[in-house]
This record gives sequence, structure tokens and C-alpha cells, in this order.
Amino acid sequence: MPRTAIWTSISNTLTRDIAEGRYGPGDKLPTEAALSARFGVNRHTVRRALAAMAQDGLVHARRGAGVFVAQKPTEYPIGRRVRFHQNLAAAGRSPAKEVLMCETRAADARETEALVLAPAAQVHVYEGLSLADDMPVAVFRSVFPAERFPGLLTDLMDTKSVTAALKRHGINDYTRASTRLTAKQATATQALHLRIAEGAPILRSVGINIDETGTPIEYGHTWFAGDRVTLTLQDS
Amino acid sequence: MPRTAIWTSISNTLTRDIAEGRYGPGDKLPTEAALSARFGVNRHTVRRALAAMAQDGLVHARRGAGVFVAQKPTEYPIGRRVRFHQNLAAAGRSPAKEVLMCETRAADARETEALVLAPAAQVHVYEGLSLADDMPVAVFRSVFPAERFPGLLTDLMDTKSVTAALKRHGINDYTRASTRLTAKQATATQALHLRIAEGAPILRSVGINIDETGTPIEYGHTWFAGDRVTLTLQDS
DNA sequence: AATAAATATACAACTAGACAAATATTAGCC
DNA sequence: GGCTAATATTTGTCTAGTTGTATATTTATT
Repeated sequence: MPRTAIWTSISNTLTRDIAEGRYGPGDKLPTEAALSARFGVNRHTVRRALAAMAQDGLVHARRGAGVFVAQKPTEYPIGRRVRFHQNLAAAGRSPAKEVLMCETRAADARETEALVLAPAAQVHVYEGLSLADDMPVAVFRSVFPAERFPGLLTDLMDTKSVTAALKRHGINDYTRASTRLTAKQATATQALHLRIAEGAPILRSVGINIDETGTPIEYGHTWFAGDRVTLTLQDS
Repeated sequence: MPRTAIWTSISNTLTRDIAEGRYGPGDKLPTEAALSARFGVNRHTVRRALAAMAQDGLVHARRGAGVFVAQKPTEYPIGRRVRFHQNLAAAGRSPAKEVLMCETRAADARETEALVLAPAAQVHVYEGLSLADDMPVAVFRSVFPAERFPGLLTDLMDTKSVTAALKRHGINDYTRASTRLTAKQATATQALHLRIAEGAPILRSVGINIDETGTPIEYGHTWFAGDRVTLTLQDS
């Protein structure tokens, strides 16, 4: 009978520490160096223990920063793979949101075409992260014509809702005119934000929203983590 | 093989932003602090990306003022556009088709549930390859209840059309009841059929078609090569 | 002998924080 | 308006600490 490996027992000890609340969700664990001193082993042995825990979604390492307890340790050890079903209409509009960037700048060629803008027109850009239960689900970028919606960005920061912000500018209803979907591989930065591996599957949605008169008011991109999201379409 | 460094990816993203006209010559980029927030990294990582771009003469920094796009506009190769656009309603219904497999067998658990079958019921399975301009675009699998459509497989081979084959069995019209979309990585066999690399992004569509009475008649999977296809949704 | 586990060492990549230097903005004043 | 001084912003530099990766070596088990 093979004796239990050292890294296994280290992993078990740390897992128990987390389960007993000694390290809460979001807390930073001691550094690998500190842990290897505590357990009297080499740093790589600790790393292997942490790697196993990361595989189970219990902890999450950030290079240069540290190893952190995952946000939902309660789901450990089984059933941690939550499947999110999200309506396409709610793309980029889930309640939990984190703003990554806000700016007003000149539109590029594609944006000009999508929003039917004059050359060199300005656009508001609103970029952020959608989360569900503290787990990042998607990165989104919304582009609005700046001329039509002056000061929209402050409303967006204020309300944290595209629908509410547009309502302040007289848009009571808007509909999605077109949606394009394709599969991509995660870039390094997307992977960073979504906490997935680089090259992992990404579901990209590109859509245009129009007001009642048919004028485009939003050009939106959403990059979903393929592992965490299934889009369900309601066919009329 | 080392994965791409984060600063490289940031540099690429900003370079593309400039190339596409989001930041024009002479424009001031967002501050390093703002960029580090946008990309979710430390300021130094952004600085390394900007340093690389400055090395290429794309931007230049002025202490206390900001980072500015160089005056001479750099020509940037536009990424090759997606080759094929496909309507989701016609997913897996392209005229050019290659049959990979045809068989009648017992339904598995998921098929039984999707088609609302009795336990141990038989199903027809029709597996193939969709092509456009001699380029494989998607792999599909259609599952039909065998009891309701005896001899359907020969009709399928005959007509090479799901719609025509079903018409021979009295189905004049059918509609899509549900569609689920997600991103996956190509398996080895899928990669072989689609002539893409193993692990390349795949757009998977799972749908159920029903007849006029609401009875499920087809349970279909389609795996699109993410590089070659963009699905377009028509929103009514 | 072969294999896996653990150690040892070195370097790369990224984070963290602090402070200096240059610039931009604002307020007060003439 | 135009000038100056104070304040805030922004980039430049430095030191230190932490995780990621690669290579080689030793030790224990089969």
C-alpha cells in the first residue's frame, strides 16, 4: 500500500484550514515560502499541493500577488462546476458588474459602420466584467454614439445599468437588431479577467441595439467564458 | 513552451486599438493607472507594454503629461475577416453535405429526454459534414425517433435534405423549440473533419425541432469551426 | 534498474508600494 | 486678462516580495 504523498497531506491540511474558516473567501494564503517553512518541505512540494487545490477550484493564484481562497469554498468538493444559463437578451447586463474602463473617443471604422455615424464621430465606450456569484462570467464592451447621449458615462457609472442610463436619455425601449456569434480562444487578458486558461474557449457575441425608430444606439461585444455559460435562445 | 506574457497581449490590444482608429495620431492614451485598471494588472505591466510600443515608435510618453500616439499613422494589417456567415435557422442545413454515418440504435438518456421517448426506444442517427466552397464548416448529428419515421435514413440519403425527407413522412412544417449555444474546444475527431487544430475553438449548437403539434421530432447537434463561421441571429 | 516523489537552484514575470520629477489644473491676486 | 503660487495628476525610477517555469539532482519505492 503506497504511503500518502507529502503534498497530499499538505493539501488536506490547507483544505481543512479553509473549511474551518481559518482562511476565508478572498483571503490571501501565506506565501509559498512561508508555507514550505511551516511544513518543513521544499517550495515545490507546497506548489504541488496548491496546484491540486487550484484544480478543484478551491484556491486561485495570481503571479506576483499570492494565492487566494476562492470566493465560493462552500461548493467544495463536489458540484463546484456550476452551469449558468443566461438569456442572450441579458448579455452584459447581469446584476453584478465591475467597470473596467470608461472613455469617450473617436469611433473606429467598424463602430462607425455599426452605429451609422458620421466620419470622426465620438463614441462613449463602457467596458466591464459581468459576474455571477462573484465568479466572472463575461467581459463586455458597449459603444454608444456620444453626440446623441451626452454625459451617458456618468449615468452608467451612476446606475450601473445600461437600460436605466438610456432611460435617462429618453430611451424607454430598445431592441436587438442583430446578433452574431462565434467561438474564439481566450486572449491572455481575457483569460486573466475571466480567470480561465489562455486559449480556453470563448463565446463571442456581437450585437446592435436599436431604438423604436430603428436607429442604432448601442454596439455591444460580449465575450463569455465557454466553460461557464450556455446561451439559451427563445425561438418565437 | 511559455505562454504569451500579459504585457505582450496588452501591447497587441493597444496597437490594434490605434490601428483601428480608436486612438488617432496625437491623441492621449488613458493614464497608466486607468489602463492597469482596464486590463486588471499592475501599473508596471502596462508600462512594459507601453515601453515596447514606444520602442516601435508607435507612442511616446511625456512625464507628467501622458502617453501619446505618434503622429505618423502606422498601417496595420487588418485581420482576415470571417469567411462565412450563416443563419442560425439554417444551422446544419447547408446544401453541400457529406454523410459520415447513418444508423438506427437505442436512444441514450439525453436523447430519450429531449425527444420525450419511451425507455429503450430506437432512434435514427444521421451524422455528417457541412461544407461551403469545399471547405468544411461544421459537423452535425441529427437524431430522430425511429418509431415515428420508419425508413427515414434511406430518405435522407436519397434527398440529402432533412426538410425533404421529413416531408415524405408528412411533416410539412417544423419549428425550432429551443437552442443552446456554447463554446468548446475541438476534439481530435472533430478537428480532423473540420481540418482545424485539436483544441481550436468550436461553436456548439444544440437544438430541438418540433412539429405543429409540439411533438419533438429532431434532436440536433452542430459543431461549427469557430474560425470559419459566424452565426447570425434574426431577431423578429 | 526503473520510476515517482521530493529537493535544490536559478531566473523570468508580475505585484506592491514608495518617492521623485515633470506637467497640468486651479485659485488667488494684481 | 495675465501672472504667480499652491495643488493635483501623471510618468519615471527604485527596492522588495511573490508566483511561474525550467533544469538538474537526490531519495524512496517497487
